[in-house]
Amino acid sequence: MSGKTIGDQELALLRHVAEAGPVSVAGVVEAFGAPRALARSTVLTMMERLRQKGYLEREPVEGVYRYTAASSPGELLQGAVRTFVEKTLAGSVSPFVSYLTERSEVTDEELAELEQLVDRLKSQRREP
Amino acid sequence: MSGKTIGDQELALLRHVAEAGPVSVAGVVEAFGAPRALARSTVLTMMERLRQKGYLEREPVEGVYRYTAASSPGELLQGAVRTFVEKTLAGSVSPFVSYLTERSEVTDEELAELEQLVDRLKSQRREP
DNA sequence: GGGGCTTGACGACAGTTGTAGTCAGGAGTA
DNA sequence: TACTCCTGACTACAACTGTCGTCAAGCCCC
Repeated sequence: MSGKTIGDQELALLRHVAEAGPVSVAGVVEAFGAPRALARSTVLTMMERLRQKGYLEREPVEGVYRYTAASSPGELLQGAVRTFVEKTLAGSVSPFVSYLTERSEVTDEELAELEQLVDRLKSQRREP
Repeated sequence: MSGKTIGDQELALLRHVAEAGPVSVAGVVEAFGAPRALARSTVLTMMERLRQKGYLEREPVEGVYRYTAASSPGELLQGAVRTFVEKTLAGSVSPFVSYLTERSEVTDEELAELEQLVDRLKSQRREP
């Protein structure tokens, strides 16, 4: 579904919409634009671009458009990670692991996830 | 040392130089540009931009410049990962873990690294 | 000495992103 | 009716990236 590239700010906005559910431009301006000191037109432009790229969908509700993300927040982030790993890290995950090793602050949840991940991978290894 | 942004292709080139050690432009054109069908001037421009951003250094050797990366390949990638995690993932590592979970192909080395990482984190937890 | 390469420096151009101003139309409201 | 406010479409512009073409200076070989 959408091979188009996406910028950082755009992704942030997209994520906001994905999490905030169906919203109007005014809502996004207030919740996303205002804290970042973005002009209304800036938000509007970004949303329009995201829509043209297929990441956002909209539907008129009582004269005003209501926007929704085409994919779920999880899919979005995972897509971003995939692109990053493939394009920037050339498919290798090691740099990421090194990063984690350096960065000593990992939340308990994250550690649990990691542990679970390792377990799963190890068992997959044994019984293919 | 260098807060300047860097593009994907630029990073790829930088990585090449970091790994290939001191090289001349001609060498980079041959080893990096040719496989990608990049014109000599393209490579030259990118290297010059990288140099201006402080990622590359050069030194004249017998009339021709010899380029070296300012940081090691490892540092480079780690920096890229850090930027990505902070800017795109807003500091959360979970999406990365989810990605790894989905992607079933992880090399033995990577799995070992991960396992080691988990062990280390867990022991850090116990004895702060 | 002239022709032919190599090397670096410049200038250029299109596409993407981030940011914003402005304008026209519809909905209210005084 | 005239004024005001909200909404959405357009246009604009500067940075940054990715790609090149071209030009001047040097070097080598015939």
